[in-house]
Amino acid sequence: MKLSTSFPIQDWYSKLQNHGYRLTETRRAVVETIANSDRVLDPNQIFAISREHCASLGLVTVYRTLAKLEQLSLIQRVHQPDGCSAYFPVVDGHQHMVICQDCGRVEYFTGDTLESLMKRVGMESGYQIHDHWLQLLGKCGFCQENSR
Amino acid sequence: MKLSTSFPIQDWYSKLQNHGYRLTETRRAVVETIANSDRVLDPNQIFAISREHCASLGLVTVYRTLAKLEQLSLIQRVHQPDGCSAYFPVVDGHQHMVICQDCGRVEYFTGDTLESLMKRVGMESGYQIHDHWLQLLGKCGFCQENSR
DNA sequence: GTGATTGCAAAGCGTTTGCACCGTA
DNA sequence: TACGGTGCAAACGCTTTGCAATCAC
Repeated sequence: MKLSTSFPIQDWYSKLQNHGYRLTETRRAVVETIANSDRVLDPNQIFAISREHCASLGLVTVYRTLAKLEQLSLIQRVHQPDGCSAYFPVVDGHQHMVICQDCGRVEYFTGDTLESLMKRVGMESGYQIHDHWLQLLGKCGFCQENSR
Repeated sequence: MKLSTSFPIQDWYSKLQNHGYRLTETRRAVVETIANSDRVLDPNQIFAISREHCASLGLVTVYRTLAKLEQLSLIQRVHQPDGCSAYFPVVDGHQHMVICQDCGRVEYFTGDTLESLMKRVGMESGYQIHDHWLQLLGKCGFCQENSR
């Protein structure tokens, strides 16, 4: 399984510019923080990390940048038992996630078997299925090691 | 597929009493509202509906009752794209949900194929999988009909 | 230069807490 | 009677908005 590491930041910048958004120092700091993270981050964490590279950054800018990135489908909100304000980059092909509940690390996996299941449920329930979420919660290898 | 309708309220009352909680008029109103609903409801909706049967009810009591019911695993928080503050009764056997994004109606289905998938992902990623969420989002038969 | 972007302060919103009174068991 | 439950008002934390100054293009 491929480790989720960094995403091509240049693509993020291009997409932002193609939509009329400007590349400022503060925005770069926020984008880099998220794109380079291998774990889910909430606004405050993003703020704290980004601020190390751009001292003048305000929390408000983090929120505004998150809104733009989400709108461009570069990031997605991640739902967890203790809240749903964390974010993580979107990968192509709409794969599914395993999230470490200790450190927030994320891995992706494919769920080929889901297609038939969704079709079956749609038939039996009479619902038109628009979207689906499959998410596994657990403890990653590093955190298993650390808690010994 | 079985339509999710009402849940045996007496069981809810028993469980509350067995845990040292008292049955007041306000609490009954809140419990009945949730147990009799076939769709997800947020605190304000629960408040509005329950208040019809108990005019003195305050929103604070709704929150406090929700906390107790969730702690007793009688209800669960439901996560949706536009927020995660809605609740729905828990059914035995940890089945999965299809939620109508128009009206909030819920149907349950079983996901037998998931066991092997989770085992596979656990092996390949090195994660200890503790929990999983599978949730389908769509439009129920009633809402399809109404939007014609 | 134009218009997007910024930080600050303030407003907004959903949720929780402190408290004195009330009601169940 | 004892103690859990209640509503109200206030506090709280997270998120959004108004505004004048700033900066990318």
